[in-house]
Amino acid sequence: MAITLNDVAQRAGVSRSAVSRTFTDGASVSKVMRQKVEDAAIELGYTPNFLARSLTTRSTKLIGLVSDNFHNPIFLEVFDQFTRGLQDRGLRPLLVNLSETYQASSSLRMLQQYSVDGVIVASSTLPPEVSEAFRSAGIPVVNSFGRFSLAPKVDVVGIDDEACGQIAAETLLARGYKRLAFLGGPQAATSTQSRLRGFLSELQRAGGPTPDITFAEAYSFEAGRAEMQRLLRETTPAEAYFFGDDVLSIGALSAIRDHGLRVPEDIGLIGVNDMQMSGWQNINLTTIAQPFAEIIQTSIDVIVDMLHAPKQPAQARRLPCRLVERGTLRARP
Amino acid sequence: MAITLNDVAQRAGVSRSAVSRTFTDGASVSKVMRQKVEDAAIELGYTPNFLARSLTTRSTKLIGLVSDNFHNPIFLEVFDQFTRGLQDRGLRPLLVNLSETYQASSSLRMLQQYSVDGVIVASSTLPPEVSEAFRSAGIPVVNSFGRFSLAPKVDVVGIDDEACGQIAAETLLARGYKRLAFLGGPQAATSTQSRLRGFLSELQRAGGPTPDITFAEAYSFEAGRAEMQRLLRETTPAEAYFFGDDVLSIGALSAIRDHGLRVPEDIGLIGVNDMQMSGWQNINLTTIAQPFAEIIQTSIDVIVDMLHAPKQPAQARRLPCRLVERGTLRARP
DNA sequence: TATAGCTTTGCAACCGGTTGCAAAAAGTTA
DNA sequence: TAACTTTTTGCAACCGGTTGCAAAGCTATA
Repeated sequence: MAITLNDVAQRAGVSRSAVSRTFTDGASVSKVMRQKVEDAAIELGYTPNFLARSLTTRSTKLIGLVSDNFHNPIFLEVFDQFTRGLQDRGLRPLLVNLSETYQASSSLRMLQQYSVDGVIVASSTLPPEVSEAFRSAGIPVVNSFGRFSLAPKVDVVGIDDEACGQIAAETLLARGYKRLAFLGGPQAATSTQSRLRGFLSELQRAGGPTPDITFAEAYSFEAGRAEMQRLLRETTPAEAYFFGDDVLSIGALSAIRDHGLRVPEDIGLIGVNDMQMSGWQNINLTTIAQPFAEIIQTSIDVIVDMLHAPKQPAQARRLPCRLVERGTLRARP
Repeated sequence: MAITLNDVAQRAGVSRSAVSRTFTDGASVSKVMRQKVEDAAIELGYTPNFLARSLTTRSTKLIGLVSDNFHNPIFLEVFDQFTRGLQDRGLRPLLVNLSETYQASSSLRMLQQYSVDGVIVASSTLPPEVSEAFRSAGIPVVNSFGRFSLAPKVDVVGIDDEACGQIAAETLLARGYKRLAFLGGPQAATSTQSRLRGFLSELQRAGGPTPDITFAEAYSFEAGRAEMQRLLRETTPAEAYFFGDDVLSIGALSAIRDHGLRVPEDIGLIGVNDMQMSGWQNINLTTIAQPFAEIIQTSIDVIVDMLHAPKQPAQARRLPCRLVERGTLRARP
């Protein structure tokens, strides 16, 4: 039913190779030949079949985009930028949604069956083993938003989570806050752990206070809200909170306001991410921005490089975060 | 480098066909043969190449998931459910992000080159021509969240936008509101138009007031906020507003609060969608819920049916919306 | 034991492309 | 115009699978 190379060759009265060559960059075809073939192709509405082609070229231009984070609104922006970035380079994202019912191991087999050229694991919560499995299978892989490590087994592009924690500590200390607290994401999440570590070490270095530490059940509005409600009910709240993430902050913010307290007058908040919503005027969250665009762009660059020159030693890249000052911390004294 | 069927055949000392058959459902293989092949396959770590297979079976299990809506947070939930639903049925979503730089026509060519089995166009804003182009090209297509039409050229699964407008009108009238207004999404969006039409016709039918009508520049927080700010500045606000969508409502809500007015005491709001955020306790938006899960499930069912029995006449399915009562409208008198 | 009927297997062609190689064509140079 | 290069072209094999067909193997029946 679909038009094939054979049809075009016949119509143009030339060999199959000739047709193939006119659609292959850098192949040798004369002007007249090219013209004949292109005329026939247009006439018949031919476009080459990428999958058949991939059989011999061993390149599908398919990139597995693997994530388990379909609930944090920030990831819509992430998917937006990944898909555009890949499209711009002629690559196609094959989207994989990991969950309890769809495990990483099945996704590996599946992506092998589709001969993807590479895989991007975009998640700050998946363990490094997920990415490593792809590498072991010989598939170029980059772990976006992954945790930094000095001797990584796979390429990682992410932020310096510890530095985030440091920035938060510095910022809160500079604002003169005395009683501090950390409210993290799931305790098991490596991103939360590293941010906490940086936060603690900077507080210690600067001779600051020892903060209270609690964890929400998930990186979600509800979890942030629930945990803050519990804190307001059961404890004397701290003067200022550093959150593992913006959605947590926003959930906590709503709990604080419902409780009749004012931000930043009664409680100060600082998050991490700078998702779009954080800039909405009714939220106006002071936060530490992740350089999403750069992380994504770099991840794509890394994977593209691997397609051409595979098996460089793995490297972990840390991109700098920066403070975005809005309205949920009081001014410097 | 990768293990092929040939390798397995050789290792097991059988023909290539035998190997192929053990991995093809319903093919004729004896117990001993299957055992031999499976042993060899496991030993070598063989998994069949889907793309090579697709060449003869003419089925790639690839489904193009085309959207242009990577900014409305509701679509993260939509992508989540689509990807899971497709995965559950052994189908693979090839994600396409339409934008000014990546046009629908390129996506058609691209998806043809990848021999997708079908396409889901998930968007309430794309014109029907986008979906129709796929159908003309002979690719099974379903338009999710598309506009209802009595004689559709392609299958559509969506809500009854006019009924949404009616529900909004009924609800506002039942609450005793007198001065009403509609604040829609982009004027060109068909969803906005239909919702407005239903709103107006029900108001007229019930002898209600004639509402003010304005449009935001986009379905976004900022656009909703900006338009509401303009209204508050330049006009006497209505008693209650029906919005084209929840993000608009939330943007408007923040403008209203900033302006020192209370919701629902001074102004009532009702949206459409029931995105997760609408349920957040600091927003608590009364809205008309779209049955997302059903729309997505139905869309997948429709496309799967088309894979088996193509070219049924196109059909437009309208799934019912329902009112979700929260805190942005005053109680019934 | 011969025969019929069913199941299993391998051969070879095919899916829609690419590509190394050698022959043919075109272009250069003397 | 002949001899030599360089470019263009087609042939045929190949990528990794599937499948129609006929031969081979097996079981059941007479």
